[in-house]
Amino acid sequence: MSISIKRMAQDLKLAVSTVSKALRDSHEISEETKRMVLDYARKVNYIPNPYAGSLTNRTTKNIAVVLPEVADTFFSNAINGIDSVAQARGYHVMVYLTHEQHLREMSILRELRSGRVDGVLISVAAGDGRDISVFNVLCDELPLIFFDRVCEGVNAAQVLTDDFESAYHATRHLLLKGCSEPVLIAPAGELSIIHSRKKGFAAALAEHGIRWDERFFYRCADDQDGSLHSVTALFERHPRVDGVVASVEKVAMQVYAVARERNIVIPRDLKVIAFSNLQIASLLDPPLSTIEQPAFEMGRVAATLLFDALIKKRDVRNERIIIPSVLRERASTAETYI
Amino acid sequence: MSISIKRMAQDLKLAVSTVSKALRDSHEISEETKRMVLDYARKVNYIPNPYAGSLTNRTTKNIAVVLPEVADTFFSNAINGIDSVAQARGYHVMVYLTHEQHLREMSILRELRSGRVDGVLISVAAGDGRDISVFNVLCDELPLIFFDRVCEGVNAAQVLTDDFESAYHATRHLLLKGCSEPVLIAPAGELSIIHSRKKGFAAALAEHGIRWDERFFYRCADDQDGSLHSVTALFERHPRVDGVVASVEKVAMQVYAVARERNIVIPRDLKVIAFSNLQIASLLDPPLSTIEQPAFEMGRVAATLLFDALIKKRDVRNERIIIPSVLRERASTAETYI
DNA sequence: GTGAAAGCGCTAACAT
DNA sequence: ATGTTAGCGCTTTCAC
Repeated sequence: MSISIKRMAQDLKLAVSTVSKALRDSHEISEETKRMVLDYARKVNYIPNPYAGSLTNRTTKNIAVVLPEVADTFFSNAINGIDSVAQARGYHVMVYLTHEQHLREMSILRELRSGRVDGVLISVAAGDGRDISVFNVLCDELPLIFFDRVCEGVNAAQVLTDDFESAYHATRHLLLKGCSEPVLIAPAGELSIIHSRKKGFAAALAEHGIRWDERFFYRCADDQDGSLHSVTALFERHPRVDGVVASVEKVAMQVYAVARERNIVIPRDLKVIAFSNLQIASLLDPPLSTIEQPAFEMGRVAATLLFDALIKKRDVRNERIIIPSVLRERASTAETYI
Repeated sequence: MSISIKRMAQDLKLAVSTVSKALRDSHEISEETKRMVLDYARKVNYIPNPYAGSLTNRTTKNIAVVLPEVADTFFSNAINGIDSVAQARGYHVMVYLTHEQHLREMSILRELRSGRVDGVLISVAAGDGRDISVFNVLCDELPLIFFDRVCEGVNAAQVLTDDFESAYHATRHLLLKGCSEPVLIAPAGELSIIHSRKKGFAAALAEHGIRWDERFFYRCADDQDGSLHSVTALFERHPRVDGVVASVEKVAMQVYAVARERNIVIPRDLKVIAFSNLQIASLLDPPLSTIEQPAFEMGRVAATLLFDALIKKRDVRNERIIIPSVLRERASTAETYI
C-alpha cells in the first residue's frame, strides 16, 4: 500500500486536514502549500485509499454489472460499452455472473446492498416465480438500471431493444421466404424479452392468417447438452417445421448442429434466423441470418444513464430507452425453389 | 444503506464491540447474547459495510482481473473459470479492459496499488517497449498472478498453456497435410505467447528441412479493419502461401473472409488452423481446425493460486503451471488430392 | 490560511 | 462475558 495522508502531513509538518484540502485543491489553501503538497505527493507516489473516503462520502466509484453469463457476444459487447464509459469517468466495474440462476442473482443483489458499489447495471436471469421485492429494495438504496432483460414492475430505468418489432420482422421474413411452419425457440424461464418476441412472432403469423398455437413456441433447456437434446426432440416431434427463429445465439448453433446431423439442409429444408451478435455469422455454413442487437450501444447508454444518476444526481428511474436491432439477411433464410 | 453496528448496539443496549464480536461468533460472547444479536441483525437486515473493516484488516475481498478484451472466447471463458472460484470463496471480481494498449494497462495497474483490491490476475496487453517496473512495484504490494500472456522477469506466478508445443504440433499438422509454404500470423506487439509459438512454428519447419525465414512470420494490425487489410496484403504479396497458423481467433476469421473474397478455397488452396476456443468452430464453412486452449481451467487455476496466496498466505510466486492445449483437427486442414 | 477534533463503520487491544 | 478506547485513512466542521 502506498503512503498515507497522515504520513505526508508529518513529513511536511502540516496538519492532516491541510494536506487533505491541498490535495483536493481547496480554495482555502495557499497556492504555495498546495504546490508543496502536490509535489511531495507525486514524489512519494501517493495514491489515496478509495475506501477510506468512501466511509464519509458513501461513494466507492465502483459499479456492479450483473449478467447471466459472459461467454455470449451480446453480453461481452455490452460489457465493452459499459467499460468504455466507466473508464472515462474513473469508475471501476465489478462483474457478477448469475449463470441464469435467479437464486444466485438474488443473493448477489442482496450482497450489493452492503455499500460495495454505488450503482448497478443488470440484465436479469431467466427464472420463474421470481421475487420482485429484491429489486425494489435494492433500487430504493442505489441507482439501478436494467438493460436488455428488464423486470417489469420495478421503478428503475430500462435500456432495451425493440424485441417485439425484431421478432415480428424476423418471422415475417421467414414467412415471405416460404416457410409455412415456423417455430420460435427460446430457453426456459420467464423473461421479458422472450415475452415480447413471442408477441412479435405471433403478430407476424396472424398477419399471414396463421392462428396462434402453443406448438409454435418451443422452449429448450438452458444448458449446452440440454438444449441440444431439446432441439433434437423438436425435430423428432415436429418434422414438418421449416423455419426457426432462435431467441439466443446458442440455440441457433444447436439447430445448425442438429440439422447437420440429421441431414436437414439449411435453407432448403429449414430456414434459420437468430437473435445474435456473432461477428462471424457470415462465415458459418450457411451464413446465418441474424437480428443483431446493439449490444455495445445498449451497454454504453445504460452506463451513461447510471452515471447521470450517480454524478449529476439526475432521477432517471422513469427513463425507458429503446435502441433498435438490425436484421441482417444471409443465406440461412434464402428462398429456395424446388 | 443498511443499518450500522453502532445503531444495533444502541437498540440492544450493548457495546459496539460486543455486537461486533457476537456477529463474528466470538467465543468470548455468551450464546444468549449471540443469538439475540444475530436475531436482531437478521430482523433489521443488517449487512456489514465491507470497506469499513477493510481499513483495519486491509482486505477488501475484491480482486482485479486485467484483460486485453472480453469479446474473445478465450477471455470470456477464463472469466468464467475465475468467477467460479471467486464466488465460492466470497470474493468479488473487478474487470479491467486494456484494449491491448499497454499505456492504459500501466495506468490501471498504478491505480490498483490504492488498496481497491486484494490481488490481481492479469493477462498482459501486447506492447513494445513495455516497462516491467510497474509489475514489479505492484507485485511487491499484493499477490499478482499472470495467466496466459505472462511477462517474464517479474517475480509472480504464471499459469500458461504449452504454446511452444501447440504451435509445433499445429505446424507439423499443416506440413503433414501437404503444406509447403505455411505462415504464422500474429497480431503486432511483443507478447510472451507469440514468442513461444514462433519458436514452436520454427521447430516444426526445421524438422521438415525448411530453414527459418522472417517471411514465414507475419504480423497483422490489431484492430478489426487493420487486420483485414493486413491479411489481404499478405495474400497479395505472397500468393504461394498455402497454410496459416492463426495466433488468435479473430485473425482466423479474417483469413476466412479474405479467402472467400478472393476465391481461395479452404482447405484445397489454403489450410488454416487457429488458436481458438470458438465453440462453433465446427459449424464454420469449412469447419475450422483449432488449438483449443483450456481457458476455463486456466482461469480457475490462476484464481485458485491467487486465493491460496490471499487466504492461506502461501507464497506462490515461483509457481509456473502449464496446462496443455488440445489440437482439434477439422476440415480446414484436410488433406486434398489434386 | 492552517490546524484540532470529530466521525464514517468497523475491529482489536485492553480493561473491567 | 461485556465495555472502553483507540485507530484504520480520509473528510469535514469549526476554531484559531
